[in-house]
Amino acid sequence: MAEKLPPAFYTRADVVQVARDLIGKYICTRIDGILTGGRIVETEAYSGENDMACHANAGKRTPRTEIMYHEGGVAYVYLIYGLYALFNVITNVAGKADAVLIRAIEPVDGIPEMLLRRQHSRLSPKLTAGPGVLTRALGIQVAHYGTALTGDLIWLEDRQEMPSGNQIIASPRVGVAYAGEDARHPWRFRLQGSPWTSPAK
DNA sequence: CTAAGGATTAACT
DNA sequence: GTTAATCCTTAGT
Repeated sequence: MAEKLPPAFYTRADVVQVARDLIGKYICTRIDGILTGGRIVETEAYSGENDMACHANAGKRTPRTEIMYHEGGVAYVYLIYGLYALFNVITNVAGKADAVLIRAIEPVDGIPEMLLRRQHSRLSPKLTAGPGVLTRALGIQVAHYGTALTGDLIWLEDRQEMPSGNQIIASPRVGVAYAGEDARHPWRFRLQGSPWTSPAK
């Protein structure tokens, strides 16, 4: 039932399509030997060098963005505001700096461990709704920068149980007002009606 | 070498 | 609804 997404899923040229396809897929980690995971309900696409909101815009190549030029199927994890690790999936072929940011998941596997990591006592959307908190629940850290998503530490799965009747909503991305024209692209995708999406409006 | 600022969150009022 | 926390990356000197 549950199959890891193959390399060909990530190497496709249309990052916006990949971001849309990731809604309803599962992200899992086995960190410290403990399986945790959930269903992806919110993503954003960042489209390489021509996207002002992308870290690698205008071909910017730095130690941090270097992994974005890798062939699709590896993790780009970076720290924001000195506090939170944000997890991105690198897509497209080598040399194209496309990425999909995972913004929210619905907790499914290893919920007790995720509650522990987040210091929550009860299951609620706050556990994994938001790009900086879902990584904490899953145990993803900046040290996982560059991890191959075909391995056994962090991976994505298709459980072929995308709920029918749920639509995917496209809207402008969050927190990228500085990106000018590019801020208007409807490259944020959410599962309609899901209580597990991020609080950002 | 130094300084400014960020793809956010949690704890407030 | 508002605001402080917090530190790495980047760009400029």
